[in-house]
Amino acid sequence: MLGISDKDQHVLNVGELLAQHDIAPTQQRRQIAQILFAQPQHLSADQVLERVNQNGTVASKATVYNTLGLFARKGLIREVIVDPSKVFYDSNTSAHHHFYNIDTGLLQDIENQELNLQGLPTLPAGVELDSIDIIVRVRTAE
Amino acid sequence: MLGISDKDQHVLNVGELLAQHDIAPTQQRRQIAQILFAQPQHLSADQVLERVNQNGTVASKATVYNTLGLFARKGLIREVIVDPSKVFYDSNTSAHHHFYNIDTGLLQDIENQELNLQGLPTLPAGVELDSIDIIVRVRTAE
DNA sequence: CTGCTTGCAAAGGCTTTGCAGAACA
DNA sequence: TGTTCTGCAAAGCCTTTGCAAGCAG
Repeated sequence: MLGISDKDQHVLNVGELLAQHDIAPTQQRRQIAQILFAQPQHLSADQVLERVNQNGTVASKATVYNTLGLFARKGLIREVIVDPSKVFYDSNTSAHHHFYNIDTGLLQDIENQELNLQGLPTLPAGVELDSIDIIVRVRTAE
Repeated sequence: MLGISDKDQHVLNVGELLAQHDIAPTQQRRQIAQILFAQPQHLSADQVLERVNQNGTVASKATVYNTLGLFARKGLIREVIVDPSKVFYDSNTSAHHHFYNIDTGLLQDIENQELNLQGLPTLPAGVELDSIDIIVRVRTAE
């Protein structure tokens, strides 16, 4: 396997991705998607804002927030809520769960085969399933 | 089993509970504990504030926040984070998980026997387990 | 006395909103 | 030309903090 640099991975077809999800492909949305999908990762809104404007101003704070919310609603990315003061956006939407280090704030994927639920619980009446989040909170060992 | 009313349940020995957890039993803390442990429930800081001052002022906002944080650190109650803009405090600290209705904001317990994890995932190096939260998000059926 | 607790009000951090200008079809 | 999108700044919401006064032992 020859090395594929981060830079090369950036050259993915983001326009098609947006089109598939019924999202008008504006400059800002393309750039934000570029960042999110360069690799599977967990970024906060602030981190996205920072990265998208790293080389010149591309999008404002409002646009980043709006875009992330839009992407999440359309199913391109997943919101991960582990800390009341910050939402992470996960560009990996396949079934998997998370480790959250409460000391460092680091969020990591748990390989799905490592963690299996024994059957779905019976849902309360009148509701339907949206999603299941499993957060394994860890702290740095003394 | 003769009925025990909610009111009777309020007459629990909160002083002892605080002492067991190394918490100085002030008026405010006793009142807040009284509310939390009247029954297993999920309350936000704001709801606690409201209830504690229902019949005359007992505690300020700052004290309620400080006290809930203290109780959580000391293990009397558990923080449940399901919504980035609000933390719930759960007076049931036994192993169990939650349904969260994203439309109504209602948080409900899942009986533990209904949901079992198949083995712990291998923890990343250098960390130790803190807790595991499972949130089953549901929405009101159409 | 001495240290812990309380409470007010102000500050703080993250996110949303209103609205005018810009972009695109 | 009309609709959608962007962005600034202001507002909003929940939570934390600074600091003086209060309370307990």
